[in-house]
Amino acid sequence: MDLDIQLIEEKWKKNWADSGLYSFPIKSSGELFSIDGPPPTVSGTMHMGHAFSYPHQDFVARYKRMRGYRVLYPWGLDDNGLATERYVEKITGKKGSAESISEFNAECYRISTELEKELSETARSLGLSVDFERAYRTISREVQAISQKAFLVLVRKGSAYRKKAPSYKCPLCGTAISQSELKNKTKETDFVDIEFKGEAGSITISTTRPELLFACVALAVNPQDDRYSHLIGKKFRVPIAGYEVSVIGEQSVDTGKGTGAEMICTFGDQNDLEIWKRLELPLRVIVDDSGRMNAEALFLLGKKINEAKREIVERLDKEGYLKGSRKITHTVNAHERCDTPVEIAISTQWFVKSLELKEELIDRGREIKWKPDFMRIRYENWVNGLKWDWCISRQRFYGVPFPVWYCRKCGGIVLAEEKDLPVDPRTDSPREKCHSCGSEDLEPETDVLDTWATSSLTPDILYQKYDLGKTDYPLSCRFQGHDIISTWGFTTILRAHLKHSSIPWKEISISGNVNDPEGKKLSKSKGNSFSPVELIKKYGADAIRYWSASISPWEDVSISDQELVRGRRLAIKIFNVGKLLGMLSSGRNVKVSANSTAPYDRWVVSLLKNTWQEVTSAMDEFNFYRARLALDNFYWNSFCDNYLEILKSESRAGNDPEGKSLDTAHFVFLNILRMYAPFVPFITEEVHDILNIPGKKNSIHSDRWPNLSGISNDDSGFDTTIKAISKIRSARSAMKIPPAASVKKVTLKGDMNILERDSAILSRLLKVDKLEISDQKGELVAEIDS
RNA sequence: GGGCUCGUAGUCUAGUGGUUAUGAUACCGCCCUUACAAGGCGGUGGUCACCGGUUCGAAUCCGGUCGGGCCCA
Repeated sequence: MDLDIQLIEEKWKKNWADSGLYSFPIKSSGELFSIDGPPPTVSGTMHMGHAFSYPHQDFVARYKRMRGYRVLYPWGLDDNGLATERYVEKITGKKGSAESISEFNAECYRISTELEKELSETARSLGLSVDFERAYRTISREVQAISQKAFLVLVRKGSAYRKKAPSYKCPLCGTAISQSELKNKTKETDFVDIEFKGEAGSITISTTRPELLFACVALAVNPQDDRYSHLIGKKFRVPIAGYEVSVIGEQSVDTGKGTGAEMICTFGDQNDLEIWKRLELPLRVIVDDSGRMNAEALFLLGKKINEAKREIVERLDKEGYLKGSRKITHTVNAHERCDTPVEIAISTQWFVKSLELKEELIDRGREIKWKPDFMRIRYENWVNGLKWDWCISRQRFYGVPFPVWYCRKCGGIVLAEEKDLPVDPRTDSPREKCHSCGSEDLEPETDVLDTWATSSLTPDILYQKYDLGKTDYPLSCRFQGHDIISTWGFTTILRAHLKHSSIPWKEISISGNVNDPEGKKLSKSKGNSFSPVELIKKYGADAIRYWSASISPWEDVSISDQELVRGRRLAIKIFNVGKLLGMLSSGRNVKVSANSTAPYDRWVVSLLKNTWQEVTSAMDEFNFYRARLALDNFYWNSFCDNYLEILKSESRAGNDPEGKSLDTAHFVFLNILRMYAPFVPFITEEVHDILNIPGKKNSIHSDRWPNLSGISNDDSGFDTTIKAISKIRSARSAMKIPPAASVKKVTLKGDMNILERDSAILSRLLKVDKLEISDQKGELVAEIDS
């Protein structure tokens, strides 16, 4: 019979959906285990990162369910924010900034709804036991209300504030962004030397940002640098512009870079900003919000940054200020979503206080159990390295609006009322007048919230959606990748601290990245990306899941055929054992019982118990690979290759007249199926379904995890017999004797009591006409006379 | 430059002080044996990155070097 894995998986996928097998049992009793997993960002289809890490959560969900917990394993979709917007812009060719906001947002909603169907379908195909019935969308009115309410709480507490202050800007996306959305980018740039003249002669500085010349507010040298230290405090004229700036001494200036002198501009980079703040230098704004030069930039007016750079260098050269130029490669901060180098600029934005909370946030981090613990260090490094309060306003369109208006008369802030949430000030009128001056002339906030400002509330979303009680918070466990410790992990801890004075979850389990077979990061542009849907078709979802358990969960994994091949073979092997037991037991009444006293039965049952102990402890630690290894080892090597071979040979010889060994085989196999069920839910369900045993449940996934504490560890010394089997097989193979052929005589030297007892079993299994056994301590020896 | 992390057969991987270093995959030999050839049985293959130290004993602990990865400057 051919095994059509795809057909089997489709069947059970549909069956589970129809029966609502995994819907959260709201009303049932039992201890809650709640999972806060990542809603996929709606900006494409599922990628290998999902296919690797979602099964980890599912292993835990299924395991905990079998251990009797009420498992809250939600499904959500993160469909508001920049990622979705940019995806829509890309596929429609429309620009959010050029469209009417309501039409553009409607388009985003329509397209994300379509994408979500596919994402959820892939999740079902992967066999994720999430609760699809109560799936949440971060753009839904319900979640918007939660997000807006949480924002209002922050404002009332004074934890969120609106201020004209520097922030990072993405010139391409046209919006402010936060520190956590930056990534490094290596870039080749001209490193140019510009001469400044003044009272003390001249000084030549080096810069990668000549276009910011008219934003120069100081020159900086290292106070230890003998070439320049005497110039500290002296004034120099900015070329072309002519206004004067002073030289300051700064330890951070690298004497070996360029000429060893720098200019400080508002703002070239983070360092400029820090010096500007510390020394309270003047502010010179020359770039406007759209990334073009303003009138302060004189003849550069209206130019984009790159044009301005070219023109100013030409002009400096013409006028004799340019003293040198060379190409260098350096790192710049770029926007993670679009790879565009960011600018720092002053504008009015909403911020959430976090700098003053560093110590408290680190303490909160230490209240949470991290798996593995060293990931906590990354979190702490991030918190310690924070330089900015969290900027949460985005000058974009498709997101959760700020529930806020501003008074045109006095500048007062009018907050929406909680009962009206969600509101969209861009279309809804405020119910109230200005609290300070009573004016009705109110201006809506047109910005939307940073998408992390909503996704950092997933514990609150779940709390409300599932109507949880006081004791259910903090949640049990967060699952996420290490790449978003500084975004999702950090912001969720921050929000829980501010809103609940608590940690959001008791544990956090961190998963690794998926790399290509060469260990390189997967990316579509490199052409090394794999599609989970394609792999599911080729190998089956069980095989994908099995692959995701082929490594410690927090390690990065390389995608390779090897483990997928193995997973597929496991599914086939499980199916075939089901088939074999069906054949052996046809016409008999099977009991699931371990009462047989035959030595090989005692042996297999004792190994089952050892395996159960190992697998259970590994599952408790979320060490799926260790669990899988123990299961595979027992199932493949002991149960299939030895035990079942003996069972067949004894059973066909009529040595199991009451079927007690057959009962034992069913007992062991059923428990193996239960332990494999979290890993390979499809094939275990299929085999459980066709298994001919009394009193089974409708689904193996409704079964309880095995409890074998009452089983004896005594293996009846049969391990010695197993060694003898192995030795005789080796000897046969060395002499190239076909499996079907009998051998005349085998001499065994070893533990005589055991070997004599089991000699009939050995003879039958290995087709030995005459077995001669003698007693010998130490290593067992087998010799063949043919 | 700083932090974290990894380096084990061709490839992937287990192993945080104690026999001959785990398993998979690939490869080689034998076998279509009535569960499974998408299989079975047997086998080849590793100075555990390098150097030094601690120890009776190190893949494992410590220090350094080299090389990947991630995060942050």
